[in-house]
Amino acid sequence: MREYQRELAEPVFQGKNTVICAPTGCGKTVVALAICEHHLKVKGKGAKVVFMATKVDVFNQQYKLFQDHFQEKDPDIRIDGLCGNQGDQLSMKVVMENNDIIVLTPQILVNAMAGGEIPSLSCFSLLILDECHNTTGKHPYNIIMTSYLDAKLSKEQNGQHLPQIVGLTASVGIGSFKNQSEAENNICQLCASLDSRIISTIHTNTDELQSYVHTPDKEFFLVEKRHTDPFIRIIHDIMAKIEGLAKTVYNIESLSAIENRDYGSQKYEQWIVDVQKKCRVLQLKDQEEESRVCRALYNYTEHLRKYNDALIINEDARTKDALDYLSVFIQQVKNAGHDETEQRLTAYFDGQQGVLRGLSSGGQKENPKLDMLQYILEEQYRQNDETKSVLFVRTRALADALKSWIEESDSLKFLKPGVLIGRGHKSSQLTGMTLNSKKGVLDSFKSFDNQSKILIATSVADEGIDIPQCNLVLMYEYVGNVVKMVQVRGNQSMHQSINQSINQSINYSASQSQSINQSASHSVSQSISQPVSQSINQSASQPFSQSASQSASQSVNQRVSQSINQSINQSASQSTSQSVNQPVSQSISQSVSVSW
DNA sequence: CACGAGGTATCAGCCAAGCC
DNA sequence: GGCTTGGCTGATACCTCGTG
Repeated sequence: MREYQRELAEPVFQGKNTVICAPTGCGKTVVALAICEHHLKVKGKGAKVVFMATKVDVFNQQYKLFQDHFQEKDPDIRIDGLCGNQGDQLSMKVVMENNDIIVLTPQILVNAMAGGEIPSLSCFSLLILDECHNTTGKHPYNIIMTSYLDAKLSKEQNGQHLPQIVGLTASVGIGSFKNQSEAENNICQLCASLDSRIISTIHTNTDELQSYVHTPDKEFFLVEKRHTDPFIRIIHDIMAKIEGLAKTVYNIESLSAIENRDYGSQKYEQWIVDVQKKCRVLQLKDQEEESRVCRALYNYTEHLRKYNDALIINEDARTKDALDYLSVFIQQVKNAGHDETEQRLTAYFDGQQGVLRGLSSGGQKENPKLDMLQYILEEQYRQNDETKSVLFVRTRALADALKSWIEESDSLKFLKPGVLIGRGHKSSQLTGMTLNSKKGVLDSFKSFDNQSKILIATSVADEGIDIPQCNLVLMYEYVGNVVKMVQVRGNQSMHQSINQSINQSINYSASQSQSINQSASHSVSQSISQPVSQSINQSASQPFSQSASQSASQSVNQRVSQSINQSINQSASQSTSQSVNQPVSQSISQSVSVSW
C-alpha cells in the first residue's frame, strides 16, 4: 500500500465513519481492501463486512478483485457476492451467515431488509459504499442510510452496535451546484446522509499521488459554422409548407403558447410535443371530425419533428446523415398505412430528394466541425498509430452518423469505429445495446490485436468503466459535468496509458447559446486543470481560503444541522441531532473546499 | 428591465424483476 | 437466457414568476 493510501484509510482505522475522497485511478479499491483486512483483524469473529457497488459492471470487477486479493492473503476468509442479474438467488440470510465479506449491489440489501431476511443493519460491522456520492434522493444507498439513521436515533438501538460506515468517491461534489454555497450544502448533505464527520483526502503525500495520477493535456477547438447551407433552406421551405397544410385543418397556432420556435431547435421539438398533447383533447362537436383532425395534425407534426431532427443532425454531422435519417423515416411511412395526407407529405420530400441528394453527395462542403475532427484524428494517428480513442457525443443519432462518416472517409476508415450506447428507453424507437453486447464492444476495443481504434460513445463509458488503453479522449459538442470529466481523466490515466493523454474538445461558438456552452466548458476545464486532489488539499491556496472557510464555518454548521435535521425528519424519528451536529462542520472546513 | 429560483419536459443512463 | 418493463438517477433547456 502506498503512503497516500494509508493516509486515506487512517480515520477508518480509528473506527470513525468516513467519506474517502480521492481521484479516480489512485487505487481506492486498494484502500478498501486494506480497510477490510484491518477490520477483520481487529474485530476477529465479530466482523461482517458489506461492500456495495452501484453498477453491475463495477460490482463484477470489485468482486473479482476481493476474491483474488483474499485468496492470496488469507484463504480462510469467506467471500460471496450477490447482484440482481444472477437468476437463482441464494437467500441473503444464508449468504450473510456464511461469509465474512459480502459484495453487493445496494438494491439487494434494500430488498433483503424489506423482506425481513436482514432484521437490522446491526448484523454488520462495516459498510463500504463505493461511488457514495449516489447517496441522494431515493437511491438505494439513501434508503439504506435512512434506515441506519433511523436505527441510530431510536432509543431501542442502544444495546446494539451499528456498523461503521465508509464511503468512497472520486468527488463529493455531484449535484447541480452553481456556486460555493451550493457546493458546501451538497457536501454537508452527503456527510449527513452518510452519518460521517470525516472527509478523508490526501494532505501530506500529494507528491506521491501526483506521481501515480497523471493529469492529461487539454485542448479546445473552436469551429465556425457552415457559411451557406442550401440544405437548411430547402428543409425550411418544406417545413413551412407542412405548417401551412396543417393550418388548413386546424388553427395550430392557438394550440400552444410556445413562441419563437425556430426550425432546427429544441424549442421547436417542444412545440411539437405540446401541440400533439393539446390536439388529443380538442373537444370538437363532431366525434368523427375530431378524430380526423387529430390524426391529420399528428401526421403533420410527426413529419415536422423528423425534419427538425434532420436539421439538428445536419448541424453536427454531414448533410448526408441528415438526409439518410429522413429517407428512412419516409420509407417507413410509405411501408405503413400511407393515407392521403401522408402521400402528400412524402411527395414534398420526394420532390426535393434529387436536389438534396445532389447537395449531400458532391458540391457542398462538409461540416467544418467534421473537418476539424478529421484533422485532429489524422494528426494523432500520424504521430502514433497505436492510439486508442474514445469519442464522446451527446446523442445516439450523432453516434451513428459519425460512425458512418468515419467508415466512409478514406483517410479515417482504418479506425474501424465501434459504437457504445446504452439500453434505450421505452419511449424511443431506437433499441439500445444489452449488457452483453456492450461488454462485447468494450472487450474488443480493449484487446490490442483488434483493429478497432476508436470508440464512439454516449455517456455510458464515462463513469466507472475502465478503459486503460485509451489515450485520446475527444468531446464532440459534449460538455460533461465536473465529476464526469474527472472520471474520464482517471480512466484514461489508469494503468499508465502508453502515451500522454490528450483531452480534446470540439466546440464552436456561433450563436449566443453556443458561446455560453463554450464558456461552460471553459469553466469545466479550469476546474479540472487543478486536479481535484489539489483543490481539496491545498485549500489555503484556493479562492476559498482558510480564513474564508473559518468564517464560513458558522454557516456551514447551520447547514449541516439543517441537512441533518432534514434527514432526521425524513426518517421520521425524534431528533437527537446534537450528537451528530458539531463535528461535521469542523472536519469539512478543515478538509474540503471546492474551487470553482 | 434584468436576474435568479423553481418547475417541467426531455434527454441520457442504471438496476431489478417479470415474461416468453 | 434474452428481452421488455417499471422505477429510479442526473444534466440540460426552457418557461414562469417574484424580486431588486
